[in-house]
Amino acid sequence: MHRWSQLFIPTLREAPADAEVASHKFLVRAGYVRQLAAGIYSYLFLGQRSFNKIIGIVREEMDRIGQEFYLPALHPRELWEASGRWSIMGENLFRLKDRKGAELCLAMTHEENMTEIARKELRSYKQLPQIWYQIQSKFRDEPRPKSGLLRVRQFLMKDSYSFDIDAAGLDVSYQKHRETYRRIFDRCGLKYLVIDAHSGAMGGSQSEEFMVYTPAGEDQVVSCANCKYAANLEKATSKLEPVEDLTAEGDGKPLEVHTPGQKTIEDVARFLGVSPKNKIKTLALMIDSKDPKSGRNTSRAVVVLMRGDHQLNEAKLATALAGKETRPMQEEEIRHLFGSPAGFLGPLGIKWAKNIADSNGPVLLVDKALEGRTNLIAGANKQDYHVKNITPGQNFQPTTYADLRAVASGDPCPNCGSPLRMDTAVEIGHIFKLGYKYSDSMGARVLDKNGKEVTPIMGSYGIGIERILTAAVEQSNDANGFWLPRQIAPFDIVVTPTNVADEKLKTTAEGIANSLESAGFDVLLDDRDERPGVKFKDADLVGIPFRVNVGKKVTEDRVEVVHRSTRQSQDVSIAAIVEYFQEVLGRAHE
RNA sequence: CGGGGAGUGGCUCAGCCUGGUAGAGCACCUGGUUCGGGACCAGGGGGUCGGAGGUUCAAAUCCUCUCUCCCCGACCA
Repeated sequence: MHRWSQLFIPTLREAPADAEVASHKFLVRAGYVRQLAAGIYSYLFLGQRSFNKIIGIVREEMDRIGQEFYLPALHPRELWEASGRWSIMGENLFRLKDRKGAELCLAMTHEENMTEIARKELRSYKQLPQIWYQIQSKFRDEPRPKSGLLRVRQFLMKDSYSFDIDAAGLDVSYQKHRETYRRIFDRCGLKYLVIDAHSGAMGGSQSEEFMVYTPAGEDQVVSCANCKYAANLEKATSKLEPVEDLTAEGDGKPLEVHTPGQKTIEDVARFLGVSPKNKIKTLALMIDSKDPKSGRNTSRAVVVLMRGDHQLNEAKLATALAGKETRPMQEEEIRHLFGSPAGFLGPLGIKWAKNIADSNGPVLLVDKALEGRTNLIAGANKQDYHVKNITPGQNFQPTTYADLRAVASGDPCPNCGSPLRMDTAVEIGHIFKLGYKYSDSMGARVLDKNGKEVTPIMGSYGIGIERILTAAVEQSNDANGFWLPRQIAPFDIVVTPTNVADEKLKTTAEGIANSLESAGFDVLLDDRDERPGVKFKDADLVGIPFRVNVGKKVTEDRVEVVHRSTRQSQDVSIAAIVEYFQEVLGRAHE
């Protein structure tokens, strides 16, 4: 039996000064974790016990669809060169050298490692499909670790990888994961939602994230209360209300108008008596890159056109630019390209690249909301002048149209038109169809039925173990501490004799703890020689869902059961205590 | 990396402006009284004031450099 007096559960009366979010404060105060350095944490007894329960659930569910591996965290450079990620990952990848000077890295995910195994070992379609998973530490040199365990540099991830002969097979593997993830998060007692996501730096097509609403989160989730639509802001769209175009003025050709000192969209719209919806917003950006051969830095201009009242979403922009990062143009660069100061920029008179791959000329990305619009107003590339009668595709040729617009809260849902809402959330899992990115670049091939060599198609799926605990704490806490769902709590029940100096209370509490334990519950006996107030406060703090107070009422053969989540208590006869918990814990999660 | 803040016993913080004995509460140890919501009394232990250099008779305090941590922005489980 676990006796509190013998355990190391260093609870703190006050939260560390540098803890900001609830889960961070409470996990430290409750003695679950201690910080070692920025984004690096030690897990103590209670924390590890909770993680073990979470891992147990993950493993049990994953074993139903896949096979558990355990791969190294230390990888040779060559492995990452093979996929091209040695250079792509930049500073996020921890790198080191061994005694011989050979370069290594600490793995941030295991696509390369898994694909390497597949490449060497898989020969035939008969061996497919395969789903391989592991639960293991990942290392990422985050530019900014934060929020306790929410964003760290070393963390546990359940990562799995599927190999299929074709896209239909990948669909099956993907759906299996989707269902497994639902079971895992359900069993962990989390309230979560599944949303359409942006694939990020991993590449690939379809992708969904499992999110838990919390103000501590870092993601913006757009959702519709009416229908089931939910998406990451980076991916979300909304229905566009029809906009009335202006009628052509004069002969219908581009017409310069004098707009002295009118620089912002609002100023110009007001000055000309039109809506910002009829204006083109011109954003001037640059992509900086290093030429791998010469080592020289080169820059390429990217100009983005948005409807005047719309905002650019940078993740969508990055997708349109195949992941390349942009920065705002500097004053001289703007003058160089447009021949005009900022405030009067527009698309006319510049020879734009014909397509993204075309390196002749700057790129002109035009948001889809401008496609098909007519007689818009843009800057004239001339101080104090704007131009009317501009129609995209007619007066200028975009390099390409793309969805670049950020959805705003209140925009109409793309499915049903109801107002969309936006919430912050934390990502606890992510599943995506990788496609051929790794299998192709690393040369994994199998023979199909016809004896023809084909490239297996992959999927990749992750769960952040720590984030399950963190999300649970964020979801369920009050001024005194937090409570976990029984399935992931370090203990099911804490038995608290109010005074261990009283023999009767002490032995009764031990008896109760013993019988609960024999009945299969995970029990912690608070046998410390502390005043009741101290024990109650600690019990409320550490996340255990139920408490049995063994106090004065033992003379009436009764004890008090306290439900941490509701703070409600009720008297239960000592003889019936096991039955009571069998009944309560047999039901749904508390 | 840009911007903001903070480093003083285990924890939370005061002291710094205006240099001169390192302090409080909590925690810890001993003894006693107490015992249903973080008790009380008495005694006690514990600090290179993040580090280095400088100014000064004298530096936690002033100056320079540096390290670390937290928060706000671009990435992700």
